[in-house]
Amino acid sequence: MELAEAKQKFIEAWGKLGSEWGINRTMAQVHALLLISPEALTTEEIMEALSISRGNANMNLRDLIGWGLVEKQHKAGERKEYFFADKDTWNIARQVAKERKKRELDPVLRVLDELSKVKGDEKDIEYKTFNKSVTDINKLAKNVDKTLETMLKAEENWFWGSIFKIFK
Amino acid sequence: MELAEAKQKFIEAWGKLGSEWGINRTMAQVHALLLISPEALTTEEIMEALSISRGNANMNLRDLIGWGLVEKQHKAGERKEYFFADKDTWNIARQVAKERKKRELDPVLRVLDELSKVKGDEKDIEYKTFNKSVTDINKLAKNVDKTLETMLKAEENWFWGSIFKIFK
DNA sequence: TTAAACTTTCAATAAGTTTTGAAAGTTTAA
DNA sequence: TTAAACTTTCAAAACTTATTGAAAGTTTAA
Repeated sequence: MELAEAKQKFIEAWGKLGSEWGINRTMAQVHALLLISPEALTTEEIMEALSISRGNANMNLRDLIGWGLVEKQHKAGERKEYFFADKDTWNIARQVAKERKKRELDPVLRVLDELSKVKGDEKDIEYKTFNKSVTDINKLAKNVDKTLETMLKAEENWFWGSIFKIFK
Repeated sequence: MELAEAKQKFIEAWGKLGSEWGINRTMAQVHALLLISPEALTTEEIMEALSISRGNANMNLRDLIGWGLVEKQHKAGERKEYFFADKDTWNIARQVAKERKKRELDPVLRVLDELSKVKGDEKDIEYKTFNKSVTDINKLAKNVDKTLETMLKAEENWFWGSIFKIFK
């Protein structure tokens, strides 16, 4: 396979995976493009490479910066802004985990805690079923939360090393 | 808070979380409704509880069965079909992990394996950057894959027990 | 200042996804 | 058989999300 074709496939695969996980396809594609690009790119170059409009490119770059996955760079003597992606896979994974935890898991944990506290008649099967499901899910969500917390603090080697020690 | 209100909140929160993670909001809501329902429900009752059409209810129930999260039940002497959700949180988590692995991770792993094999000039910085990003991501994805495999086989207590032994 | 170079915004539009509901299909019991 | 009870399908409509591109905003250098 040609390098050019391979790059295209990578960008497509990353975009598809993103959209399956609730991340804007174009944002994932811009990220993919920057991941395989040795140099920082301009908005112009990104528009060209992905055939997208200026507004779209700008908005998704902003979002990627918001996710902590991409940084602006300035080159001496140049007006243009350049964009560069952190290429460290472990940093990327942690950054994504951190943002999604903050945006999605934390709010849901707050609701589950609140719902766990709802009191009712222990004889009422409707109440009992509700309460059991909610508290069970709350426990699982808290476990996930703790694991993510640990992951956010961890060094890559330590983290996977520990996981694999368990898993033989 | 009233039980009725709490149920409503749970259904909404579950639906919102689902849609943020690329799962049809209504499907997640139907699942939530069944999770807190002590008895199996008919299509009719689900339509009523969530104010959705017959077609929509039917389609999402089909999908939930496809995800292995819901089962059809037949009651003696009744024509109607009843639907019932597995309430075991660990089973739910494993089932979702299993399906998403199959539908999303496995295909992406195949692409990454293929792209990892692309040969090129080691002096070409374009090639080197592409290759490093792809092989790094491939390694991470394989770690995730192995961890999921283990999780799919594991007993709940064993799994979380082991995880927390590490994470103190 | 000014104006060129560049970035951001946002209303309009396009694209994608979900939902509806009526028609077609299936099953059951008499 | 038949017809009532129920389930499934699917084209059209509604809704949601993403994209465009031109106008407005900002920065820089002369």
